[in-house]
Amino acid sequence: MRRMTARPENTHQARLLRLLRDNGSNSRAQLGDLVDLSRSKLAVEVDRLLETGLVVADGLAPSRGGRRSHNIRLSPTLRFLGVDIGATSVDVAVTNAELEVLGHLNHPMDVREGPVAVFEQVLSMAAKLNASGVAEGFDGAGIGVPGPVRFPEGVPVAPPIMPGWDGFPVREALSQELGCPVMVDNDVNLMAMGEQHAGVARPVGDFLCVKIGTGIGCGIVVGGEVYRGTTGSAGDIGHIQVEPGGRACACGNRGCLEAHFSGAALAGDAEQAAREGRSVQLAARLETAGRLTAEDVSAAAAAGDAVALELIREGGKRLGQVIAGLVSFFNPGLVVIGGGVTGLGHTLLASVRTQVYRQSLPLATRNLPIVLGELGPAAGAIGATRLISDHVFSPA
Amino acid sequence: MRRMTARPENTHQARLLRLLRDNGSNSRAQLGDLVDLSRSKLAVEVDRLLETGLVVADGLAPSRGGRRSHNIRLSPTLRFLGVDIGATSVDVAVTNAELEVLGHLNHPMDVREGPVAVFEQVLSMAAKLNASGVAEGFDGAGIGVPGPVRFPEGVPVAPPIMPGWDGFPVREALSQELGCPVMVDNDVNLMAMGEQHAGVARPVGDFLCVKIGTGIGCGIVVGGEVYRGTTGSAGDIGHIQVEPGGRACACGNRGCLEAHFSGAALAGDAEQAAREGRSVQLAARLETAGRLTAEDVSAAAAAGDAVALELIREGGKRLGQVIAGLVSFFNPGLVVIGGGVTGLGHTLLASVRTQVYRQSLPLATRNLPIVLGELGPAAGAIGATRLISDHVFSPA
DNA sequence: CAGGCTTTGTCCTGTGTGTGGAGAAAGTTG
DNA sequence: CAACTTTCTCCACACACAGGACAAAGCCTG
Repeated sequence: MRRMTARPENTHQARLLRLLRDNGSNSRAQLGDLVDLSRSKLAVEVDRLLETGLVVADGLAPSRGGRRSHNIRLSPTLRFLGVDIGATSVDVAVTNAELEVLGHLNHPMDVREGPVAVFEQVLSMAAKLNASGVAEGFDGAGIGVPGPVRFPEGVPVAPPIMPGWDGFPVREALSQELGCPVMVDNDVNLMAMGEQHAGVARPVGDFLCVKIGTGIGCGIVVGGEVYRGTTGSAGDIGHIQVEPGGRACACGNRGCLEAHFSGAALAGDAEQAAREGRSVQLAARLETAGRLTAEDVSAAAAAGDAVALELIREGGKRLGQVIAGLVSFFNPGLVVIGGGVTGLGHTLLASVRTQVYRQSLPLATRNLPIVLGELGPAAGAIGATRLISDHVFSPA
Repeated sequence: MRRMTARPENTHQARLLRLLRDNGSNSRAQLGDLVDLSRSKLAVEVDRLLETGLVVADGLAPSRGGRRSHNIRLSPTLRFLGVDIGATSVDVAVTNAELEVLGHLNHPMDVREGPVAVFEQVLSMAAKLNASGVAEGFDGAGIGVPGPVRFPEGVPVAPPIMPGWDGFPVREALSQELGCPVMVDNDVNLMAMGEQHAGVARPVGDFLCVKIGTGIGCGIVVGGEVYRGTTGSAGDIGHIQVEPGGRACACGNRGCLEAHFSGAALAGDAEQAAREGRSVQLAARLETAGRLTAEDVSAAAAAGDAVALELIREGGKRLGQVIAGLVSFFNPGLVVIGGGVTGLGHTLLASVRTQVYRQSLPLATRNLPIVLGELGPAAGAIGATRLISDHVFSPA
């Protein structure tokens, strides 16, 4: 289902489209207040946007003491697709042009099955959303993958947990299939963009977004823009050393953060505690499920299990050690913690905070909020639509 | 000595001025190739710059196969002052508009004597340079201080090693005294700008510049721009933990990088080794000088002293641990190591490299040069002139 | 509800920016 | 010296944008 979505002709139009995306329906007069253009110029650009069909009239605004202004909004038929490929599941969301989620699907899937199988799954989920009536084709799609990406080309590069994807032309392939523009990024960066657009990070220019899932990654936002590094691997903090000579890590080193704390490490620690009989609760869960996950630990902690709580606290301390270093180095205005293990919630958060506030520079922690992400599992997919909308709403 | 230096009227002129600064004398035709403006427009802007006196005619360029072009260069009378206030000494340099150093002075001085005393020293050094004939007043001055700075206002904020400077209006005061525009920044950031302008970092957009002096700091450059963080303390890596439960640090924590490796820590370790009779060389130096410095260790190492070498190697390993983490996180295109202890040179460098290449992500270290700074002790002062020239060569 | 005031939207003109061509000036090459 | 190239200046034209005039639409007051 190919669409010919118009693109803005100049930066003014791009600016207007983004304002409408972020603020929803808006009167022409209000837009004038926001963009610092003469009324004549503004009228011309708005008229051109109306011609392209990207925006539509939307009734009259309430009077501000005189003649009522015409409302303008982004075309209600625009649709963006957001895809978040995790290590063990795929999230797909459809939004309108204001990035409001109209439909959302989640499907468990191992990314190691490779790009072809995953793409098939993604396309069938997109088709399902289309069939359910929330969309008829897409004006753009963003997709996140759990590994480094050569951003301009939209190609994964040397991804450790998804070796089959190395060099696969994700952007081009998906663009072919969907018949719309596609942008690809690291899943952690997309989570950061999600929280920036619709979550806790809205007003902050420089922040870090730590995602704890199977592995651990960190989105870096500088001056409102995602920073990706020289080879696209920026934010890969899972293998920073927290304990010289510590646990052996899959990467070959010792004492990596991920070896001591991550979804996988936590589950492993819990299983060991269960087998050693240190926790009745965890043992019971292990009995029924055969293996434990981070969610089990989270649930046990919520039920008051002391060992589970201690595991989370200990993990938070490790994570806090690393974040403390990053805070000293980067001096962010906010640290967001999210990802699948957000269920660990406030126990983890408290532990991280303690460690960071104790260990980082006072000047860097003064007024530094450390908070949980607001968007939950949809953050990545929302961020993906934000990414592609930034692209579609920029001059061709 | 007040000067009324003209400022460019628009971004084109600013662009031209910076090109002339970075490339030296240039023909009008060549400029046309560089800026992507029509010849007519370019001629207009160049003529205006000639009128202001910021640039002057500079003879004829060699023919490129036809009529010879007129050369243009920045006014040879422009002078920038670069000041680098270290913990224990002050560097002052005078440059022309192309940031070539025309005069350079260094004076030992403890920054803790406070802003008034230091300013007096700086002004007398500037006067001396004036008197020596290299300058008659300045068109701008940049100044670096060893602590965090609220950059827009040019005011040190909560600087640990120079408490008397907290809130002192450095920018305003110096601007008053010198009668020219002044910009203030952290000394480490200036070193990064220096290496970027005239040193090893010239072609790199994203890099880190680690400065080892009394303390340890790190300049962060993102997309060619210095990143200063939310409160101006970005890059303050001296108190990142390298050894949980390690040495007590002046900051109150344990195991900080600075406690294990820095100019001061190195000197302390050396003194201890000397007193314990582990090194004849160091003991001899201690005997004559009464105390040891990082330079002593450096000299002893150069003379083949095994203990001194081991101290440097051990320090490089600690430093390498931290840099490895930062490389994984930031994925820079280059790491520069500089500062007073560059005398430790290749021994230190080798040790850092080993640690980083072993511990960081392969993707981040692939093609990652780790090199010594090229500019030596003048890097900060040169960076300071670069800072102020960026300011003076931007639209008023 | 009439009249005055405010806000909004449109039209039009003036200004400044910037492009590109014509052609003169200055050099090179054979 | 002729033919060709490059540089520089001048000029006409296109375009972007601001801001004023004016009409349309609405509010408020007496």
